[in-house]
Amino acid sequence: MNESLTPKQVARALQVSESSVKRWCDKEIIPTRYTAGGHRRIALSALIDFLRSSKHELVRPEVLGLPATTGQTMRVIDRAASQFTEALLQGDDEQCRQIVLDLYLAEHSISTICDLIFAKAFTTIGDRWKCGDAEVYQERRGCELAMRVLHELRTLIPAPPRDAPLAIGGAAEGDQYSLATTMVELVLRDIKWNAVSMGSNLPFETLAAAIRQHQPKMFWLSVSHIKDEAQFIQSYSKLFDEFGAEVAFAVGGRALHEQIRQQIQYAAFCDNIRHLESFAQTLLSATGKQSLT
Amino acid sequence: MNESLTPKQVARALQVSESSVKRWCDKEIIPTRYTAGGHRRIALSALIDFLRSSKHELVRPEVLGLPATTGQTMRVIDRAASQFTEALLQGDDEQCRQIVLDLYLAEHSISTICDLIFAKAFTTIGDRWKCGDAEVYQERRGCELAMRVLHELRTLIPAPPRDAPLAIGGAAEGDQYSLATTMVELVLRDIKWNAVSMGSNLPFETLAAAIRQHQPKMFWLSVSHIKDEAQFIQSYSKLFDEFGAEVAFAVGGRALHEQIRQQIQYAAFCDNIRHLESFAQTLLSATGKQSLT
DNA sequence: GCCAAATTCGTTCAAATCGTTCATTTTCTA
DNA sequence: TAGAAAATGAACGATTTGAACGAATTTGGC
Repeated sequence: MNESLTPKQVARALQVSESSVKRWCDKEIIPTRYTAGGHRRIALSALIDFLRSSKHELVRPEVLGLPATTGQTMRVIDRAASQFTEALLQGDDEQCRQIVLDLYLAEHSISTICDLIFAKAFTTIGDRWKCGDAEVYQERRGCELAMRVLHELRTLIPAPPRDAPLAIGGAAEGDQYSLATTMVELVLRDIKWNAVSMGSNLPFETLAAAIRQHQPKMFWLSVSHIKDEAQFIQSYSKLFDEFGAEVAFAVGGRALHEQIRQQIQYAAFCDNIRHLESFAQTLLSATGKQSLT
Repeated sequence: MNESLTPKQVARALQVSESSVKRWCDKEIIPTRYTAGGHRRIALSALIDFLRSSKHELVRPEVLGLPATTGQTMRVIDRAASQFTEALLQGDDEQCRQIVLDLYLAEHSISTICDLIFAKAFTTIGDRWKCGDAEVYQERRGCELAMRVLHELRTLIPAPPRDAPLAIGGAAEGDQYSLATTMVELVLRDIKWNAVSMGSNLPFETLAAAIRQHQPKMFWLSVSHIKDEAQFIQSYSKLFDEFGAEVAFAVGGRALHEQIRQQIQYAAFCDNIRHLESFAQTLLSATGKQSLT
């Protein structure tokens, strides 16, 4: 429950003096709100932004309700990935939180974390399962855990601005894998889209209804599993025919292999989260320029 | 519809104390009108003006639509429930979050919130969908949203003590509904179990492996949907035969109708989260005493 | 219209924060 | 390395904040 922090709390968390925090606020290094009486209030997301762009470290994150760090910032992403995978397999949520937060504070982008930590971990776990080295419940429990960490990350990024363009999306009918679409939502919000994931197992008719009712600038579809390919192609094409002209369709997912891709249309196919981020960023710049004319 | 606001509502919207708001009204920083009895009423437009003139940002504008909820009456819960349902349908995550956190801070138990707010909301949404008054995407998006709020609640309760008894559980194969098992985990942790949900769609073989590897004191199974009843009964019975003697089996879910219940064994069947909480509490006391002997 | 419950009032008071100044430490530069 | 410049942390009285309390007012149900 730490939406806004006082300079004293921040000072304790960073182990610096209160005077310094106040000075940073006054220099506008840390975006600050004020009460009517003139007391400073610092949003947690603003503090995180500041930390990511300064040399200061969050020495005592527990003051802010954040996971305790090891102190050493995690900069080597490969080692982090394997540690994260192990933590996921063991169901060690503290460790998972810590690794991800450390990486985030070490200025790794969220999209990088999604691709090289989360996605990699689940690929590895899948491989282990094929070899009989991992149980199904470990993978499922890992999904739950990953979801929690993603949600926590979500609270650390600022809310989208009022005029942010809307993006909606999800995983289609028969696809129960909601991790991917949650990651997409997170990454898009990180680059100032007003992204809303509608979850998984979404029938195409309801996707159409959602697009019709909310008129987004962008629509994403995560496809991890397809039950009936012919059916999928037909339903998807119908959706694209109706909205593809006005809404930017971004699709991705391991089930969308080349054969299928050749039979459907889209504005962008994304192999990973970073690709999607690039596409969304481009779109953002384009519509931004457009709105200036 | 919200022409005039009470100081309490404004206080929560601005994340300051009620005292401060009252003081600002008295200092004429916020234009205020008074009822015949001398209670302050703040016009929404006056509040907006105040926010614009001062550097004070409206932290939680959505609160302005909320009823003041510090009481414990059923009335409050009912109103909160319907507001929560509406917010879920509209995908308004700030409002959902706020309603639940308010209730929690007003010392309503988490199990009550689960039953009377979350479960009720999804029942209502299901009914509306049957009448054609709600889209599937609204329900799915609501699930995502509810999950986020549950995860946030989870961060507010303390971590289980080192010596807390272990409970594991989840939703069985073919059951994709992970909200229920997440609620169970949350409530059990709230009463000091070391509860770990393994998510949904868990094959019985992997449930067996999980129990074997972790040796919990309790095991829960959430059953919202059964694909093949005969198959379910057989697999479940096998699981119970193997572990039922050492591990307390708690089962629940709308798919476990009476016919099925009569064909399976368990330590407890729970109609709702509060039942499960009672059962777990009883078990906790019993094992606590046992360990003293 | 009346009653009981819930909410708000007005007040007080301790704790926290403000802005400022100044000595000390760190960093930069010649 | 010496000295200037910048950043830090501690201290101060003045102001603001938040929590508490009994009393008064409002609210919702009958």
